[in-house]
Amino acid sequence: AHRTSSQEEKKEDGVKWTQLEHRGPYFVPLYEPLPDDVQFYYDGKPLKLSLAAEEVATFYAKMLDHEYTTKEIFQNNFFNDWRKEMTSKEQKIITDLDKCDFREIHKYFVDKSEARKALSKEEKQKLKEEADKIQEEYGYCMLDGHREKIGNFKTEPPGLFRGRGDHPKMGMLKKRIMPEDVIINCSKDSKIPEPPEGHKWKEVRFDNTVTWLASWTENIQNTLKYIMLNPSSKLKGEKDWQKYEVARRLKDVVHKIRAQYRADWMSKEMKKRQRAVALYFIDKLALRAGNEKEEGETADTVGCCSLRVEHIKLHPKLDGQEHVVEFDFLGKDSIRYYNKVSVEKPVFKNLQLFMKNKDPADDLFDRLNTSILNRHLQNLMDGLSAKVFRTYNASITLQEQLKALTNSEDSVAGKLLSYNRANRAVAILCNHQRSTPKTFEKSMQNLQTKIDAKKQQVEEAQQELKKAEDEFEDTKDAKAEANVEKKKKLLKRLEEQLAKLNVQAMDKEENKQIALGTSKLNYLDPRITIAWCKKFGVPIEKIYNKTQREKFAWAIDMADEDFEF
DNA sequence: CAGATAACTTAGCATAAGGAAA
DNA sequence: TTTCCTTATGCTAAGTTATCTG
Repeated sequence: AHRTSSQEEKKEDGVKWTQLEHRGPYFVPLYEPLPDDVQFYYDGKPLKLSLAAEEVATFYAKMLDHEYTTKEIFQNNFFNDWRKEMTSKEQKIITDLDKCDFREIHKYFVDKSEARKALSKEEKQKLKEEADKIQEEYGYCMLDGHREKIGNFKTEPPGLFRGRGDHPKMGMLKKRIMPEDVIINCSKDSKIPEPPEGHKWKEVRFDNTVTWLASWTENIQNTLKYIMLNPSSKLKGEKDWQKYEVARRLKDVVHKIRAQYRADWMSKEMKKRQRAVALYFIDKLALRAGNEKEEGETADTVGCCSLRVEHIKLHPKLDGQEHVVEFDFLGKDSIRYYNKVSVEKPVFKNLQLFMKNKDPADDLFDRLNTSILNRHLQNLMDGLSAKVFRTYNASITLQEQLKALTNSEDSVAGKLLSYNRANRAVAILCNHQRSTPKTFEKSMQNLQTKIDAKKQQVEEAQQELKKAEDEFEDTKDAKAEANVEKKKKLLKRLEEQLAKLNVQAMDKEENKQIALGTSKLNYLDPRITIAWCKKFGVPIEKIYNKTQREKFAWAIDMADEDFEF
């Protein structure tokens, strides 16, 4: 039972808190100059750099063994920004990146990180305590009478920007955040955080209609960054709950909406047809909305509304299927979406129409954008937007798959495999991929070795059982009979262990390039999982680790085994 | 209504931590 | 105890959406 203090009674619309107190961001340590014996070389000769130029040089030096330092865009962006940090004398000398030798600096940092790993237990313990102290001091805030964990309480350190995929800004200098860049948000009557000695905040404001504690503008894309609460906080938890409640409301009207967009496929208005086909993709394939992006500012990625003609191919017939659309484009984080889908005939016909007389680089839905689409969705249901379809389809798929795959007779290990498979179906739907882990082959091999060894043991146990049975046949004495029972038990245990290992191997293989975490954390209503755990006697800890249990505390409190999404 | 912006969620990867094996 | 491997956590980029502005 929760006590409700006066501070957290229902707030006015848009008001997120009544009291907020915190220490402000923790600023990452200032740059420490290199020791004198670690040198930078230009054109083969040692060159002592100014402090600012040296700091930026170390950013590059640290990345030397990454592939992206070999890319021309990265090098050019870096060199441009680096030169801005140089003294005019340095600018005159250092004109060619190819003549720069950072290897000694690189080695210095490699050695340093080795040395850190090799620290004694006591020294590591001491470092841990220092980190814990910072966490304790800066990592929490008071919000409406509750002590809440902050998500990211440290400023981001300076360095070289690494975008994902083919990013035009890769290698640019990401500048150090100073207190003078930071806006503090807290309550008026709280203890206002002190800026570091000798510094001032950019601004202190008291805005209770937003949830962030501090913000600054980042210099690469000129966008805002925020310090916000951890997912375990009440504020975030309630928002998460709301999100799933909106998705559940979609469940009630989705049939109507589907009927509507099917009808709109035949509309006289091109705009409506495009909207209806896009919505079909969003619903059926769980595509993202797809905002327009400024060219040259980001990697070239698309979502549904921003698809271009070049991203799809139409096949009237393919592999025995009709009306096949072949999708091939880069989505969020430059993750490739590749899929061949048989679509309903009117969709196919419409796509042919949308593509007529267009160049490959033209927009497929030239009369549509996310704001038109979302305005339409908002009219269909309060709170509905494109992303709700992803949440809805992900959660409903989990529920259906769990129903279809779980066998109550199975062992816990078997049930977990079913759960992972249901989770995997969702991850595939949402196209949540990962690169094959570097250690994948090796760890698969290790597992195979274990399986082989277990098989051997099973065989031996079978032979021993046979022997024991033969002996009992001969002697018919009680001792021999007991021995048979013993061997049977042993064999059974070993067979179970073998089965478990096989299940593990299967799960691992199927999961090679699929990331389950994102859907688990962001798309699957946790109450579905909790209900399933309760129904089939699977401990919740087998599915959710500590952090996840904290994030989903609201659901663990709430859901019983009868919960239906 | 287009375009910009603020606020917030979602995303994969790198690294740290922790637990098992040697 | 040390080493090895897996899992958890931290990090911050990259999306979505509502709202504001002219």
